[in-house]
Amino acid sequence: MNFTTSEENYIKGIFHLQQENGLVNTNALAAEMQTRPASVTDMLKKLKEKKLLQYEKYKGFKLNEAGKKAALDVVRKHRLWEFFLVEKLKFDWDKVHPIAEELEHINSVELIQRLDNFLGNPSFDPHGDPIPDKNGKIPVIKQQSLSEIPFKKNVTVSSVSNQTAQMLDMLKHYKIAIGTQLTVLKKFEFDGSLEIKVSKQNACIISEQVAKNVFVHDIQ
Amino acid sequence: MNFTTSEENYIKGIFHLQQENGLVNTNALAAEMQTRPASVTDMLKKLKEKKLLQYEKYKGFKLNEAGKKAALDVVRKHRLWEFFLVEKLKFDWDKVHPIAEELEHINSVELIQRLDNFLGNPSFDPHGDPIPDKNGKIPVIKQQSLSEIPFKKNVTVSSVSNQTAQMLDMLKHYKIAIGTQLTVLKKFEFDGSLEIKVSKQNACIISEQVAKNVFVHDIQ
DNA sequence: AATAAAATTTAGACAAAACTAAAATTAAAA
DNA sequence: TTTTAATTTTAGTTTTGTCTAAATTTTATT
Repeated sequence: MNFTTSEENYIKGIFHLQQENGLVNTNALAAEMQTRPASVTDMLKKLKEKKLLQYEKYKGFKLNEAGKKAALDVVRKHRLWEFFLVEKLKFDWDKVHPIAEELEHINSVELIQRLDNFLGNPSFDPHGDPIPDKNGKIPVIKQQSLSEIPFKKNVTVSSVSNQTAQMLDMLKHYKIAIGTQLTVLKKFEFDGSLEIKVSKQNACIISEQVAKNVFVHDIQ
Repeated sequence: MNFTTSEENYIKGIFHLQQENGLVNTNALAAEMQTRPASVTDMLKKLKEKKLLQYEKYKGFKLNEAGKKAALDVVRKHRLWEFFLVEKLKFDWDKVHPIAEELEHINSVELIQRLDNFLGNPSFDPHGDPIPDKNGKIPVIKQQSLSEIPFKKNVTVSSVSNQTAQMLDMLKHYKIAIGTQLTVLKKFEFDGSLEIKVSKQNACIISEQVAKNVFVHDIQ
């Protein structure tokens, strides 16, 4: 199955949001895509038509298996190109996103297979994100609870073991999500709470109980 | 100035035709672009609007200086990507055109500059066609048909004027490609066929018709 | 020179992907 | 439980690039 550039971008956007929240809603996707809710609704109809989406009017939506595979294909292309731009063309890693955003829409299975081999079949892109293989399998990484991380080490949030609404609400308040970069600054021995820096910006204090449920991996 | 994919394709099409005939006409461009004359007229208006074209209704048209520069930019991107696909990703040289056709529309000056450096600033693509530099300057090279080369002189294949599948199949069989080194050993007066040495290895005999279509230059 | 043929352009329509404004539905507050 | 607010969808429009069919202009032929 082949998709238009716009379809691929929406698929990627939905995939991104549903990884954090499960069900996705129209306004959130409109914000993610920097477009209007009405445009999102238009595209949702097309994606449902192509059987990539679980979607009922007014109810929220998410990608089905075919949709997820399509998303992983785009993610794979994006991350391989980012790797190429940084490792081969010597771009700074924070400059490559917009160019990879264009390259990812070139559809040639052979091109991507050969690029993958040329790059040495990398497992992670320059941002530390895993590169799915051609079957959509994502390499697993060594992850540790935030409560076990040494001070000053930069890590990335990879998952949250307690996904209750209460926990997600709390993390939302701290502006912590999958992919957020954290650094542990200090541990308060009184109650085991941690002072952490979020996204290289604001520092805050989280309880030991929260820290135990947040899993992170090396930033590489 | 930035152009849409469709505009770039038309610019390239006009450039190609005007190199052979000077003035271009609507039907010829429609055939070149595999589209309808009415669509060509629509695009001509846009390109004239953008001041890339000398065009008067019913009179024929051609690119002005700005248009030629735009065309050379696209040609440069196309040929650099073809070089990349063959030299780095090890594609067969007769398979890369459709992929380069997509890559050429990614517009990032820095990307192309870095790609050029990464590839070692090549002057000719894998088909032997010259790669314009970033100012649109095309490297010139004295080339002669293989049928005019004196005996025992070492030469390098620089281009093939007949690029049909049949010709490429034949050259593949003889192991002749762009960059291959050849020496003419003997001419058979009976039918004009030539005995040549390929890559300082095997000798073989090619017909006069093949020899006339293979262009070579001095071995630098 | 008049007419037929070919080439070219215009007029109007369509599909994709976006938008605005208004209507419909769901969720929250009084 | 109404009423209000927020969210989502529909209806209708716009832009880009394409198309068909008809009209116009140029070229070729009697």
